[in-house]
Amino acid sequence: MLSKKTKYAIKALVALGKNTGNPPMQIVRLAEQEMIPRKFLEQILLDMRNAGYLYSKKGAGGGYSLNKEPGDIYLADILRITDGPIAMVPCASLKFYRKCDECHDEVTCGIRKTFIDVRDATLKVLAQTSIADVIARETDESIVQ
Amino acid sequence: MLSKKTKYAIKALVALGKNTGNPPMQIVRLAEQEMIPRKFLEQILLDMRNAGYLYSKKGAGGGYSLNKEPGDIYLADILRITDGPIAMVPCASLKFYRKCDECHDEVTCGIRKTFIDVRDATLKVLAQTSIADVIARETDESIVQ
DNA sequence: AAAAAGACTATAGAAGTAGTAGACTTTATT
DNA sequence: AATAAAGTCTACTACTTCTATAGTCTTTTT
Repeated sequence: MLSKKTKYAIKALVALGKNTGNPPMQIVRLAEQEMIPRKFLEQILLDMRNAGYLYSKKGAGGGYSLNKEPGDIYLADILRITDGPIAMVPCASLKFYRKCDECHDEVTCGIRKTFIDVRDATLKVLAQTSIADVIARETDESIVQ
Repeated sequence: MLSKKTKYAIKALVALGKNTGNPPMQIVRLAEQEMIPRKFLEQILLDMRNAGYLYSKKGAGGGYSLNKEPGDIYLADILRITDGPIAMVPCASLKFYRKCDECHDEVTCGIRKTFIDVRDATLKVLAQTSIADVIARETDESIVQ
């Protein structure tokens, strides 16, 4: 299951994507609009910012805006920041590889091979779906990526 | 991430699948062979048994064996018993559907639509991969499902 | 009757998730 | 220069879930 953190992150990015062209959005407004606990959202936005996805401005009239095109922000990358690995077993992870505790021989492990397939199938969607796509799908029923 | 419970369950089913034709396997032996904590394994096997996947026999000479063909036990079903939903968001789950707390309008939710795609991609693998497939892949590098 | 197994329930400890608090820094406005 | 409006950063707490363990009971074989 996705953590709330990740879901909140996606919702925030979507909201900021829709806000493109307007003045930056304050955390408080974002939190209210998306029904996300304010202080929790703060942390999430910070993470996104430090990862280069958001631009922030302090002081009066400040707030958050996207630092990239919505079409260049992919869900797979967001998930990795907030939830870590996308694979269901550490030994099948591309970016967070770790040996499984109980694994005898990774090379011949049938479980691993299967979950590499799962990872690939998952990534085929997540690494190709951008915030722009998510926004598009909100209104348009017909969009197929 | 898969829970250890699920990983242990798959490993146990694989081991029992390989044991087909031989006398039933005792929990203790299984636990030692697969490096799974004994009492934890007990619970897992019980779950699998109650779900109809295993046959158990008490008393001397008893133990566990598969109650179905290894080719008829699919990973998706095992995961659902041990970890619950396969989808990454409750509102995208086939078998464990639940409304998302923060969701305004599920019908037009772009996040939901995307994660339904992810679910379908994941299931395409997990609902077609059986314990027999996992066993086959352990030894044979060339098997492509 | 004894021993060998599984069945079942309860509980404890560890880890991860969600959320909160508060003090600090930067920037704009007056 | 002072004030207010924002974001920054770190620490902490509460809660939940996961992992594992313990113990008692039941069934079956010898």
